[in-house]
Amino acid sequence: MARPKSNDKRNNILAACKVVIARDGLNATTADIAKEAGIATGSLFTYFPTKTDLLNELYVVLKTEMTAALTDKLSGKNNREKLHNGWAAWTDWAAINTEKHVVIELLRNSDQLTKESRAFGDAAIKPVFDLINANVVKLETNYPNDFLYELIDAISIKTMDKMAARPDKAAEYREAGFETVWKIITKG
Amino acid sequence: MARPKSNDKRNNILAACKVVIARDGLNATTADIAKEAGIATGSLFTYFPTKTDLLNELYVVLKTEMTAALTDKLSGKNNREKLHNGWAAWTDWAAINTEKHVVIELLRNSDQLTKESRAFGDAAIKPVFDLINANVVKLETNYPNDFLYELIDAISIKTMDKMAARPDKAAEYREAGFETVWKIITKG
Amino acid sequence: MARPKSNDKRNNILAACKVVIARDGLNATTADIAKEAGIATGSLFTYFPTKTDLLNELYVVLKTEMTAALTDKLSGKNNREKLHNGWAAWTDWAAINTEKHVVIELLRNSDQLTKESRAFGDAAIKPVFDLINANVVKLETNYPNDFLYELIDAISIKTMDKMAARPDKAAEYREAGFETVWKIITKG
Amino acid sequence: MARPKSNDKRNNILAACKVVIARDGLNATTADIAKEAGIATGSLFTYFPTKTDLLNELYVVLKTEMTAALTDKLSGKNNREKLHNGWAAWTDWAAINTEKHVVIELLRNSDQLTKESRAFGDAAIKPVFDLINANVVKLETNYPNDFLYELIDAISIKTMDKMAARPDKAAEYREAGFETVWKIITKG
DNA sequence: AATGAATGAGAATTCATTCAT
DNA sequence: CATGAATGAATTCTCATTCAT
Repeated sequence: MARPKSNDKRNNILAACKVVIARDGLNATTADIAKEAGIATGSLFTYFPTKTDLLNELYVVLKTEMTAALTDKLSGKNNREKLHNGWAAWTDWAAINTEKHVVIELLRNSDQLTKESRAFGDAAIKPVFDLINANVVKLETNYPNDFLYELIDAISIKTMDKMAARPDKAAEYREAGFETVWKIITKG
Repeated sequence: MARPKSNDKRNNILAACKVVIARDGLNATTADIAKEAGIATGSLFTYFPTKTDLLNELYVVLKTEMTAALTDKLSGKNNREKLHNGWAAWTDWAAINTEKHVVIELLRNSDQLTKESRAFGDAAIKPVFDLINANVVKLETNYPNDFLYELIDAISIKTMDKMAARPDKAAEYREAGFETVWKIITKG
Repeated sequence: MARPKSNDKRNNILAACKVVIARDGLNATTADIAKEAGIATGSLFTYFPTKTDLLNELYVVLKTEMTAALTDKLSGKNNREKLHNGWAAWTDWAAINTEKHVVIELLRNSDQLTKESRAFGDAAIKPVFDLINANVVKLETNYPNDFLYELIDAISIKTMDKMAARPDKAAEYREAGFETVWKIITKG
Repeated sequence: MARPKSNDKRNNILAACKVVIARDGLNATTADIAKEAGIATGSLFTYFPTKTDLLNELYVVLKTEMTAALTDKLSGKNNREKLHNGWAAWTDWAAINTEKHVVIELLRNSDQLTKESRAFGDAAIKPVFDLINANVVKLETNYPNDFLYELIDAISIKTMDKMAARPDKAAEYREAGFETVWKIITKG
């Protein structure tokens, strides 16, 4: 088998897609993405049959990576510390990977995502909450759970935005965000 | 701020723009918007020199209307009640004016808004918080204020989304959202 | 109403389409057709929503014109002369309007024609045969009628091809073709 | 004539080409043809330097096969029967080998055939007519011979089309076609 | 040879904006 | 001013052919 479809190239395209979208927005051209990836315009379609497929795959990949940043860090000597460590890992990831965070949000707010991708993105966060719920923190709240998850998600995004916008005050925003979440999930 | 005298046709176009964008997303065609407004495609451009101008104006108009829905209702027999009434008025407005709420969010997440429009939108909420801060509720928190505002904004949007998605449980989400906000701004 | 959609321009496009297809075959580009018509590439689509629509319309128009060339001439002092005059008018039209004849055949043999257009083309010839059948010649044959019509059609096309290919012998081929048809439809 | 030694792979490609063109029309992809032949897209080009070459070769091959179906059968106890047997063999071949017949016609009406292929196709039928002319039937007609050949060819195609379209009436159309031809070539 | 990924010149169509009427 | 046809650059995707493996 000559010149097998390389996973590297596939990843190059995804990375290029991320870069170009972060730069040009969702109207980024497949031609520009291909150029950024260092391949011919037609080659992009060897790896992704349509632009929409590429966009959806990118969303899933980024969302997976983002979630992974959190999952490993949910440890600490007590529940608050466990959650704090997870939160810090999560938001720091976004503050460092600004492009990825930005692109995730662009995609989420677009009409390009399929139901499946969107569900995947939502599901990606779910295990984390299950983890919190079951093992780490005893949720002391009466909110509808789905709503609580979405609120925390929204707060995390705002926190990440702020951290990215003001790297000099990143830690401050990170902690303020955490306090907010902690307040919400604990009975007071 | 705003524009000079907005005549009927301008407003027709803005209203049509809102309808079509809610239906077709931000890729809505100027031709379709004009048709919805009952005018010729070319006429649109005598009122708004570019599509971007139209979009920005629409954002400002909707954001203004949205804020107005809140401002008048900040009354009640105590601080909590005052804020609750304001909150209810605000979120109910969005739950009823789904189209407008949706379009505001689409625009906010687009790359079409100028710095000025975006600043205007952010400013629109500011007086409300000043009002809260100065007259209604004594904020008992140590957060950076700008962050607090944005968090509450984010929570309000999620609340509105939920209310619009589940009209049958609108009240429940509205109250849950309020409790969240109240928790955040009060010392606990 | 400013600059009304001109019928002249529509006809220009159809004429240009005919010219370019005769020159380049069915793969003729919409861009080339537009250029030949002296309009912008986009303007073509104001008049014909898709290339296929243009092609179908062209077929119908040409087929109509071709049939008209025959219909008026079915006169003469006896049946044979009547039919002969019709035949001559028909084949002469094709010999003179070579481009049109060629394009009709290209379209007929393409996969671009809708059932409707094809049916229209078939129907166009039908009245002529009805005319022959009812008023001009008493068909003395036992063939299935539809088959007879198609055979005559096929013979006419071959005759036209020959006449166009050898203008110097056009009359000879025209008469040979006629004798063939006459032989077929008369009892011998 | 034809090509040197055609190995199995060449023939596989030709057969696949026929199948795919019958299914997808002349816009059939070289990639699809290769897949149908069970080889890699690139391999196709080691056997046929260009798509056009493949198409031309296919035409020649099919036309040869078609002619062969007729040549052997020109026997019978008199001229009419001899020709009738040939005609039957010929049209039956097409009615059975619908795909081949269809592809021959598609190619003939395309702009892909070289002068040479077209000439070959025309020549393929010539010997048959020479045979008819010299040995089987004494043609009693004054037509230009080339024209007569083409007319009979055209009639045969129509007959084949009809037979393929209505297998239940194949025999009827076959005989009607024959009578037509017989009428044309005999003095009346 | 065989493979199938890589190439890049098109091709049809869209759409914000202009401008003749 | 209103109209809507005209414009043409831009966009996604295709496909015959090449070429690295």
